Amino acid sequence: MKVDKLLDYKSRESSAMLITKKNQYALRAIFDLAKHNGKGPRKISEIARAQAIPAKFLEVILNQLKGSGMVNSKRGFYGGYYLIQPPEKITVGHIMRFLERDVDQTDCAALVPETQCPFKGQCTFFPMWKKVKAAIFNIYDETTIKDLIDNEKANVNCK
Amino acid sequence: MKVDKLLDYKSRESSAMLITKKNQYALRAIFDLAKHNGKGPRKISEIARAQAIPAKFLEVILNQLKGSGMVNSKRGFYGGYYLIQPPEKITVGHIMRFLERDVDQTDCAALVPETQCPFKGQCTFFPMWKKVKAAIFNIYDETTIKDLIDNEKANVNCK
DNA sequence: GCTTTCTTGACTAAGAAAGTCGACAAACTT
DNA sequence: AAGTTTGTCGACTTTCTTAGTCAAGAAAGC
Repeated sequence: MKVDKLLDYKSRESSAMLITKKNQYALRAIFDLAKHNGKGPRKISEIARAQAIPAKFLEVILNQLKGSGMVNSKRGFYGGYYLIQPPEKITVGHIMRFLERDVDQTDCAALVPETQCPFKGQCTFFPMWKKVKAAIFNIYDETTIKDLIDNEKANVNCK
Repeated sequence: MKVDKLLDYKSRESSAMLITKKNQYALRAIFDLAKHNGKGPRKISEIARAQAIPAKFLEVILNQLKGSGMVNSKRGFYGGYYLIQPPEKITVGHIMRFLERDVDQTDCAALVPETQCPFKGQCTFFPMWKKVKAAIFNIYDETTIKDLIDNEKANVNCK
């Protein structure tokens, strides 16, 4: 690693991201589909442009989202993606849970499986991590995609 | 990247860590110092053993924590680290804020500075990220190191 | 002066996240 | 039927962060 890279690292310091870019893209993609709900399939390229997502990366993400039962797709000229659930029935929690479905619920904050933790069953911090996770999903679960659209329309969306 | 590595990556899926290992180590280190508070300096090697932290990595972390005003150190035979604030005055929030001090408060969930966001000032999700962060720090701020020690003693610490 | 401990900066390694490529398959158009 | 447009899928590459290590040096105490 170069020296300037190191300095960069040091100046940033470690800090936990709430959500990965990939998951953010997934959220935005579904949000975008919801905004165009009922108008027929929406092309990957359109979503990519509207939501500032690299198109090829979005392909991967949308394809994966098909497994969630929230979206479907159609090929060909008038093809694209579309929602198969109403926006008021889809919560951020549904999406996040689907994207994190392989993470064991007993994993701690650092994603260490309980069985591999050096403090098996006696981790002092575990109860706090549990509370934090619950607080996060409390918000995710009460936020529907429709809410997000409504907020955007009301322009109360930032700050 | 090898194929089996890829499969491993795919099977995990992306999921946001609540906290990095480094920050967890920092938390554990201060927790450990608090448990031995008033008994003179505690050596890095002791903390490392007790808290299952790589000693050399812990050096880096503790050294950094000196900047927080919570700990101090002494060299030589009877040297080591010690708290300079009472455990009931130190909250998890203090520690986390110090460790993330360089992260701009206007950064969003993906740590994108607002000025670099493609949806400057109009990000639909920003209010939600703010709520989530607030919820997290609500818990961090109400948890003191003394609380954690008390919980451990009461053995109500896990599950 | 010798030992023990922290100090400091540089270095390396491993892994995950982000993004890309290219051949292919379905759907529609004409 | 031929050609175009779109999604499909697996493999690949790049970039970055996190995690961890090394070694020479400086204070403290014996």
